Amino acid sequence: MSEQTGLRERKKLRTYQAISDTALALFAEHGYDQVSITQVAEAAEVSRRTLFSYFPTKEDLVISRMADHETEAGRVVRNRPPDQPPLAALRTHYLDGLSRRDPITGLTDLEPALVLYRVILGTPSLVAGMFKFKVNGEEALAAALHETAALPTLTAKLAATQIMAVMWMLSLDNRERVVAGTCSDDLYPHAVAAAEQGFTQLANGLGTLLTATTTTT
Amino acid sequence: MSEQTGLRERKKLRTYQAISDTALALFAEHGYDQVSITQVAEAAEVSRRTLFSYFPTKEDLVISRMADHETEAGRVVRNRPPDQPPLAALRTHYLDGLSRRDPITGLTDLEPALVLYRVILGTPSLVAGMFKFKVNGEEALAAALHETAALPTLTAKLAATQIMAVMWMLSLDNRERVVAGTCSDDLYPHAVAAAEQGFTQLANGLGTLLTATTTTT
DNA sequence: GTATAACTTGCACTCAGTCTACTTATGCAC
DNA sequence: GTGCATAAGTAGACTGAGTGCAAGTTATAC
Repeated sequence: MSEQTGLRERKKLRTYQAISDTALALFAEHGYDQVSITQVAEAAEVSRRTLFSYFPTKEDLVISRMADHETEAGRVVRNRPPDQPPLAALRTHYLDGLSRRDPITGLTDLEPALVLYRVILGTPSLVAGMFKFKVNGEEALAAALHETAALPTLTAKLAATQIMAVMWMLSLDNRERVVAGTCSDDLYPHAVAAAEQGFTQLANGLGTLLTATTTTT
Repeated sequence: MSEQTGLRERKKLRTYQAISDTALALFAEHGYDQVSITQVAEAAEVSRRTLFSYFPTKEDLVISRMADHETEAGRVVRNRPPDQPPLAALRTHYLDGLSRRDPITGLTDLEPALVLYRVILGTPSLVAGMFKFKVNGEEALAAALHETAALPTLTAKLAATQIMAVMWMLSLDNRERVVAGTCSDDLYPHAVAAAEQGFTQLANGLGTLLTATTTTT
């Protein structure tokens, strides 16, 4: 895609990577709150000011790595085969992600991803910062549902927020278990079962689980 | 409860209120980001240092006002009549809140609440800060479901996150409409309909809405 | 009425993030 | 290759949030 890039572009990319990697390594070693921006800049051999031109905030040094996937759910719904309901597409995609050990599902053994999870989960402000992605994901999904499944705006928003809540919780649960030391193959069966349960709850509702009587009226 | 409080207690409470009110007034007038802690402290006639002993962060000057209700959903579930399913209790409680114009539902005409909503909704970082309450609410609800409805931990967490997501969205929607200028009586029918829909989706699932076939397999 | 504990204050400090003016490196035209 | 426009990087001062500390002040207990 971006193949005939000049020296300038390549250098920029390398600087970006160097800063990001240096920061993550320092945070992993000493803790996010114990490392200052100045220290990261020094270790990465750029000026403080340059660092800020690549990463607008300290938080971004870490969570920018997760930003790519924020609208994934929306894309999955938009690109689904015409005969497939949105929720089925999301379910299939998620289960597929688990079997591929896609880091976005939290189920992975890749060391860099684990380091990243450890840093984030060990730092409350970073966990909070991640919610921005959840919200963006909700909006993208709501728009996709609204436009491709002919749902009224409010219905789409309610559905999207429910779906994202479940997927988020599933991934968070995986991340926590993986960070706690379980290897992905051992966790896989549980992760699949949890995902099946989550999507079934989404499709069939909580009524049956919660001693139902559907609603009271 | 705290009736025979001494002069010291009363003074403290008054100082707390004075700071909080002053801050909100300034934020409402000039914008949250345009007002510094120092200005708030001066206007409230306390030292900067004292302000921080009442409110650990600038954010808390605003969102501490919403903190009371964060575990409300958990309490509702715990205190429900023994024959009532949790979701029905939450639904009833929420609809009741709407009819009482409880500010927590977003449906209110009380000027102080409207000012608060305006400041929060007009300041991205405060909106983000509110998510902490949502998360706390989820945890409290999950615990309540786990303990009083005999749900396994993961099931309870999944259910709780869905339920909170819907209630949060309903209240947010009300807040936005009310801030946009609709008076609560005009909005009430819509808010009730939206709530009914949300709780029905929770109880019966998204399957039917999303061109179902429940799940694939 | 004094001792004590709780509350308040001023000051100096660290760190995140921004602004301005300046230097250096790259891309490109010739 | 030379030169120039422009993008990237640097230095250093500045603001504002939040903290630590040592001293001052005030309610309360005795």
